[in-house]
Amino acid sequence: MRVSTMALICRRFAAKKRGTFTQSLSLFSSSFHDLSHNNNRPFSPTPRIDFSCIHGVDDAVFLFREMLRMRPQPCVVEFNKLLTSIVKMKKYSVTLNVFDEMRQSGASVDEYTLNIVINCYCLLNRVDFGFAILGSFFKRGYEPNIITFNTLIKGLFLDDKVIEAEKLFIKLLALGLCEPNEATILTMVNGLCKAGHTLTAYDLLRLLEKTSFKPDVQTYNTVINSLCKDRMVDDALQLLATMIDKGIAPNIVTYNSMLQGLCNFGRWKDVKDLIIEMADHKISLNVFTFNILVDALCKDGMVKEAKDVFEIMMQKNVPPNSVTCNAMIDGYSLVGQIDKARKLLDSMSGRGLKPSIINYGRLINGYCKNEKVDLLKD
DNA sequence: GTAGGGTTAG
Repeated sequence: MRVSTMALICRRFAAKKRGTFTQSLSLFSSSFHDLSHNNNRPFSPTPRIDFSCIHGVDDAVFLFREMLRMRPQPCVVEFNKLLTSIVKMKKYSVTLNVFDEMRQSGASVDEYTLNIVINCYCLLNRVDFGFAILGSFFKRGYEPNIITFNTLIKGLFLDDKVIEAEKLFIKLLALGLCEPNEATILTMVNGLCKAGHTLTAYDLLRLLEKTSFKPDVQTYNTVINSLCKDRMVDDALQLLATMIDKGIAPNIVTYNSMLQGLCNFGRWKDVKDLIIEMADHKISLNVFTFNILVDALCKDGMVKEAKDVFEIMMQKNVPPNSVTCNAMIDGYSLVGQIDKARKLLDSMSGRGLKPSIINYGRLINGYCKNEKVDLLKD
């Protein structure tokens, strides 16, 4: 029902898209005009800030206070860079505090700043405050852009407000507030998948394929992965064929998701075919691919075959990692070859791998399963 | 490089 609403609007919107594009071009040219105008202002140097000294959040806050004291004050771009550096450290509350201080001290704020702030609220699961900031866009005479809306859509999904996210997306399309881009589509599709609405995401993707919006490889990957996780492996295979048909090249992530799905159902013939297809597309297997194979073989009790894959990894110069070792340890334990599991764990240091608590845990688990707990005393 | 999107293995 919801998707059919989207269908209607997508078609209508796709038909109008050319006009919108021209409009946005004219918007661009006006901002170029503004830029050149700014360049003609009397020369007044604003300090350039060196952000390379920031190694932690305290450095960032210290630098911020310095920036507030500077005369003339650094321009808003520098403040935005500073805020971004705090966001990158995932210190969203600190970013908001700094923003608050900026406002109180009258430092200048622009659309970029407001988008950064909305993003922080969204990441703190306070999309409601994000919408409040949207209000201050208008108050300050700024226009929210597609980044603003993408951020808010993501925020709604993070806050489990799936219906609201869909409504906002539909509003974007219907009212032509902003032209959705690939990020919008991925945000929608990813949000729907994460919320457990894989089929809605799938329908939306198939719908967008028919319009002038072109979902990218990441969007296909998200849906293929989600279909596999939801046991709809054949639909995922079909979608893989579709994307190739549409000229979107699958990448290693696409194939790894697909292989995981097939392995979960022991579809070894399909696994083999897919690996051949990967070779045809000149996509080499990476450590994820091999780990999926090793793990699946071990879980199916085919430890000998798993060990063969383990050897192939070394030949192919894709060294096994800690995850590979865990899979093998579990595999050996499953078939009662706990000594081989122990030997593998002992060999890890020689392979440049530091056995972790997880590796030991797996081995201990193996000993328990094999009722050899007394051997742990060694 | 001033702001937004993602994915795969234990």
